Amino acid sequence: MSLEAVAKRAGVSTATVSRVLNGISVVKGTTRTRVMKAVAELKYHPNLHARSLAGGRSRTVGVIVSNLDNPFFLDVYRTVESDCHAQGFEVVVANTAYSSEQLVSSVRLMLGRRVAGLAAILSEIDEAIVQELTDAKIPVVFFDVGRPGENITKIRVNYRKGVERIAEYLTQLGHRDIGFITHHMALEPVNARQLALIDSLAVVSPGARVRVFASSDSLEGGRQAARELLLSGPAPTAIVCVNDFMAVGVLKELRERGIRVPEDISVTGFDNIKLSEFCYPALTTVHVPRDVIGHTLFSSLIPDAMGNPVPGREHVIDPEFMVRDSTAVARTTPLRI
Amino acid sequence: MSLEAVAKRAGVSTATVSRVLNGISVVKGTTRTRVMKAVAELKYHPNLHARSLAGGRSRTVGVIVSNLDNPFFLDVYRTVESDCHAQGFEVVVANTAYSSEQLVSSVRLMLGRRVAGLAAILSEIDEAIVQELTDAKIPVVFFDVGRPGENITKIRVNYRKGVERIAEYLTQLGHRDIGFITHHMALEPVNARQLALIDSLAVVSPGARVRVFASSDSLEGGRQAARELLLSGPAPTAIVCVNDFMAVGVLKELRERGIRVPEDISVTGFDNIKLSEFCYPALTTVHVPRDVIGHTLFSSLIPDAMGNPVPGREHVIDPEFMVRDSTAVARTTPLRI
DNA sequence: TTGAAAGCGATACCAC
DNA sequence: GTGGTATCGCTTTCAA
Repeated sequence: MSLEAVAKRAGVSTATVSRVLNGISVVKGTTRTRVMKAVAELKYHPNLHARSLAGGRSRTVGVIVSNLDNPFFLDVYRTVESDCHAQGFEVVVANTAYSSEQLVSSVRLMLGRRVAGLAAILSEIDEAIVQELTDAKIPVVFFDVGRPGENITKIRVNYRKGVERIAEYLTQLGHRDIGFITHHMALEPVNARQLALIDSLAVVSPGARVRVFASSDSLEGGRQAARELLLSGPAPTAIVCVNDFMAVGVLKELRERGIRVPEDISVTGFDNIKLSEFCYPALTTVHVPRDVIGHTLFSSLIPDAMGNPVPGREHVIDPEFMVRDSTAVARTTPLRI
Repeated sequence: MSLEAVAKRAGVSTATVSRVLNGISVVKGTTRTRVMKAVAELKYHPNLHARSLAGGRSRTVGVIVSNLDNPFFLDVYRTVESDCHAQGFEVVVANTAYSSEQLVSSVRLMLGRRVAGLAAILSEIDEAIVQELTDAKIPVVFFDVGRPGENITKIRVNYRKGVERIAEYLTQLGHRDIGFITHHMALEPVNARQLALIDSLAVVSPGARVRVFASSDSLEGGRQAARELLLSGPAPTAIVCVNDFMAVGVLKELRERGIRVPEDISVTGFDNIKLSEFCYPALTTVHVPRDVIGHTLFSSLIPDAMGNPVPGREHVIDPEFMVRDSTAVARTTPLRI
């Protein structure tokens, strides 16, 4: 069960067993074989706690995510996870469900685990936490929140650019009455999209009207927000959603009420999750490359031998506009609901 | 940073600090307060590795999942996770992507972590692994695979029952030419649904024809399998999918080819994931309660003070048939594609 | 009610 | 090349 047991069985010292197990190559071939044999026979698994306690480090990467239910976050997480495994790191995840308290306790847990690095894929953030992370002096990478620092890399998406393209496109199609469906308006990266929409519309389509409706970040939330929007007065000609996940909920609500997309109302998403292609109608959206984000997260945490991105930097990811079937020329006659 | 630092600052011994931190209530009030103060001032986080090394146990639950991308598994996982957190356990997940090698290495990792319990939410399984887990003598719970044992609980879904209901229903609607879309046919719980379909059809609809197509467990896989099915000859009047996730891919492919669901072809799913309600058309499916599964998993691992389910048992979860909009009376005229 | 000290199971430095 | 052993940070008797 323990190193010592293996050592005894192989007739060597624990130090030697440790060397073999860690691939330190000063061990003689025959000794190595003998040790390996003992390991196999005893079905020995190293105690990872002892290992990281003794070693000081921990081949474990921590990942904290706001909402694993949203396929966008899940995709990013999965990329980080697979990079970690590929490099022999374990991953421990925590889901904050957009709650600051959860975030605090997750961070403490990660720190307690002495993770080798910490990726925070979040929308919410607490200033005190940023400080605590800075003090921890382990590599940290933020996605969408925080700011770069000594040991902190920041990765963010150029939301403004993506939203501008949506605004331009809808304006071209004649939309001047727009509904914006979102969640957690107080969160910075979420709010960024809303501001960007309002700003760009003010430029390309002065006088355009935007009404905002918020609910939870879920299929159900999208549906709920759409319901409120529809109940609140004359329907807009287009609905811009803060992400694809909620947009799919919006589509459902419209369909249920016999409102045709895009003939009656155009709908746009954001993220380009796989589902946006499989829903009906396929969503016009903005592609945000989760794989690039995931790889960047990982490599800012664990720089490989090559000259990889160094902490303390900021990376900006550029999104890409994608037209599919959920947008069309604005109706000119009012929609009777 | 360490217990000792806190102890020194509070003017007590490490033993006392440890007692305070673990809520062992023999500590005098004033001492406790003094320690707490020191902890706060130093922003002390216990080193969890040292803690579980010393304590022998580990407030960590391991979860191994086949495919986190499939919302079904994700839902189960999330329930387990939230139960764990509620009881002060951490969770470490591993995704096997249906690969046996991944499974083996994940199990070893979990064992190395000395997890308090291990939940295996899998479709694949290796006999040697079952043995290793039995030997590990920690509480283990299998979902869908393995068999109960000394320290092993098994939870399974009564797939047969759910599939029978689908078969009966489709037969009532006049379907006698059926396509079955699945993934990883070799895996037991997956195969169970296929066999159940063939068996029940043989009973309720002798002479009915079933053609099977397999691809990956993903939206894309469902679409791909549907494409092959359609290309393989005259279209069936109904397509039964092994799960909702793939069914949504199937719907996409049919839509793309101008085939109407359910007028031209009926489609059924399995699981009743949230998405099955939000796709178009909403799927007729079989509800499998992920929350019940998740809670059962957790409570078989960590029995609470009450007389909870004891390891060594088997729990069977009953699914429930749900009719929505993707099924209708079978076409009587052949479909021209 | 508190302190001293013996582990827990590995790593890594220092001898041989 | 290999072995001895201090050490990591905490829990947990055993005494006081």
